[in-house]
Amino acid sequence: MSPLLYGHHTDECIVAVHQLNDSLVRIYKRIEGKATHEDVEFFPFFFLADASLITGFPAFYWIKELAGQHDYKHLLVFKRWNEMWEGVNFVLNQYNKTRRPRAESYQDVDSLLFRPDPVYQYLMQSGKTSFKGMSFRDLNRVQIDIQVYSANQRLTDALKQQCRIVVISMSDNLRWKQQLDGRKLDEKEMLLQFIALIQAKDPDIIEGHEFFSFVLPYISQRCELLGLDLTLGRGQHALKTYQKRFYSEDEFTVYDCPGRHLIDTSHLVRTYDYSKRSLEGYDLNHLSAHFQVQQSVAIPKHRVTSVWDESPEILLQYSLGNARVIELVSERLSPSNFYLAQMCPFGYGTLAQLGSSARLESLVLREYLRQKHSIPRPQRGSQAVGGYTDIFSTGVLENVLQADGESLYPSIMISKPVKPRTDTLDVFVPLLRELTSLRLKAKSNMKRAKSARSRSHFDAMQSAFKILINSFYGYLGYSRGLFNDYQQADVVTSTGQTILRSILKEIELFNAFPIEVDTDGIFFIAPDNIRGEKNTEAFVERVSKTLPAGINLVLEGRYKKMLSYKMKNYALLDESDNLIIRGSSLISRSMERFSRLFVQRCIECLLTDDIPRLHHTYASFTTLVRNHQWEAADFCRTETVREDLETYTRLVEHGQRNVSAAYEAARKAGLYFKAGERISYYVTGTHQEVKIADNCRIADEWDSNLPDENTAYYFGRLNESAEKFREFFEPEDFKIIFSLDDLFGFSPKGIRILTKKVTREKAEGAKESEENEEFGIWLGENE
DNA sequence: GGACTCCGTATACC
DNA sequence: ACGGGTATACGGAGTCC
Repeated sequence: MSPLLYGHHTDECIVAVHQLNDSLVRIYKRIEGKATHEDVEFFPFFFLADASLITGFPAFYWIKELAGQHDYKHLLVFKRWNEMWEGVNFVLNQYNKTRRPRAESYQDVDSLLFRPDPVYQYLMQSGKTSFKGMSFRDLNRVQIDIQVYSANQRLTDALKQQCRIVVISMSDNLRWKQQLDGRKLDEKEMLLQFIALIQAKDPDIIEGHEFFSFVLPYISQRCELLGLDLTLGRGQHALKTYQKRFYSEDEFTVYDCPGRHLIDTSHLVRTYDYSKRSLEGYDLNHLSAHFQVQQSVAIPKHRVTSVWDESPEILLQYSLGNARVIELVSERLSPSNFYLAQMCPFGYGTLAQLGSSARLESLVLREYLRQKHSIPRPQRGSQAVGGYTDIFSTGVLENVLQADGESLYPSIMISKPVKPRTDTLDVFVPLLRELTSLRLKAKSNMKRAKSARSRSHFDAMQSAFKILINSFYGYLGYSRGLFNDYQQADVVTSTGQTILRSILKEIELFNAFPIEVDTDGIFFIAPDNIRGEKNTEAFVERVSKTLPAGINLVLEGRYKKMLSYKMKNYALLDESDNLIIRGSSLISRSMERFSRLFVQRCIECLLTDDIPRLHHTYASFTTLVRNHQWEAADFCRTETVREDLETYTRLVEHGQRNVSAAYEAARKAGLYFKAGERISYYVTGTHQEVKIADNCRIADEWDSNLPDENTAYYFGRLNESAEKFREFFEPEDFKIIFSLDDLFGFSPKGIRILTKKVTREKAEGAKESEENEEFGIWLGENE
């Protein structure tokens, strides 16, 4: 097991670490199902750039001069956590004696490199990590769902007397379930039993949805109101909260459950959707649909109170169903974090909330600390080059192939190689090599696996490796990365561009026809004589052979039809007739649902060459709009608000912000909102050209008996969507298809879908030879 | 006052 | 607490004639 990747200590079965006092951490292990613990000494530390800032500090500390020439060249180690804080504050004061502007907190002291997380510090210095020798199923995970009685399900109601928790549902990963019923128990008794149940089950992990933003704050505020200690931690330790202020202004509450980990599935889902983009919403009702989890009913938030009044059994059932959804969502999304926790020196719950750069950096820092080497400071600047994107043809094309440079950026970093200039100990590239080879192994184990359980085990493992592998390039250009290096990031991207251009040239040489390229891959039509699975594979392989060592081109997809619209905007019809639509101008979530559906139908017609149906689609959508044959959900827009109501109103009054429709609609409806909430609104009025911020209402206010949406405006929106298809037809044909003038009946006769070559006025000729030269030099290096 | 450009924000691709 | 650059869409403000 690689110490670089997994830490230099081989201790197994650690399920949690927590700070017991100023000098001890308690380590919990779960061996053969039983939880045990031991207490060990740990030594708080931080890095310092300027040793004079600690001169004169009265308490005991060690100072170690680190090897190398990087900025953070002193390691300060303390015996006690409180003395470390005194050290930090001493440094802050010394700093403020001479530096301007004054540093408000340690975070502003650039001479200080410090992470005030005792678990992280202990794992860093010991080389231990969580979960070694365990599998995800060895953990005991409990899920919690609460339902609260209040007028509008707001967190701010948690302190009101007339509000209360009416249901607490719990489940675990071994199908245990338990429910506390607000009809039988008062709230205090419910909370006491809840705490007792957690202590009895003794889970390693507690999971919930909107856990940090709603469930835990609500529970802890009710406990405070009722005078209860919320002792959810191991060893009867209470749940701890503290306020964290980041570089931005807003504060938020961090929860720490001693000896356990807290997982918010809404965060898992957001991270998941960040790359998949397949979710319409993040609440549990959406999740049960998306992850195909059985859920008997779906109760919207604003209905909870009335459901409890009318039929409490239904709410009880719903809440238990929620706990089950949380369990299954976590089972799907958590395992990759589990395997990351075997590598990265963070508590599992902390890790789940971190970005990929912090994860990668923790591995590097652990090794620099182990070798007692100085640490560089982030470089200021920005990247100059990105990926190469281009489009060569628009229209509907047949027999399209997609070929990608396999893990292009990581492959470039390995084979060139590319590493931060500050990586004196040469950690990055070996780490990347190791991860790549382990990922290959995990993938081949996955293919050979006999059971579904074993397959998903290896799948989660390879995806943990993939997460780290894919963060190497982004890290180079990350402004806060200690080892960032913008020049090297540019080397990766410009090399990627060169490779992509060379792929383009090669396939053209073979008489293939390129459609579009983007960053690491290409859509193209194979030459006439290359048809069928075998031949196309061989063709891609032949092109791949022309690329530098370590760079592979692989066939990613084979499609019956492709609609090429604009760069990064296209649709594909695969061999099983699945339709895939990509690009913000074709499927954006900011489009109204009817526009999205209209565009989708039109694309279907275009890909199946069904012009009569295309015309019919336009006509029938026109009828829907004209006759109000729809629901608010079909034509409203949903936006995420960035500020709460007060902040918005203040900024607008001071002219620091423009008015915006979503805010105005909510304000007029008397609806309070917080930053980050999503608001759905629609456009009112009678003219197409209305100022939207003055003519909008909240979607919930729409009444099908008195429809007041702006028909002219929405008809205009339909026509705007139709405009996207103008370039696929001759002007007169477009006019016939997208109109209602059917006096003589609609006839598709003579109408043809146009395919156009995209012409650009770029003058690229001069650059070409230069790039080839660079390419040649690199080839030379590899031989 | 209408047509135009510019710019910030939102969303998406890789 | 936070990988990145490239691309399209859109509303609002400012600018020009």
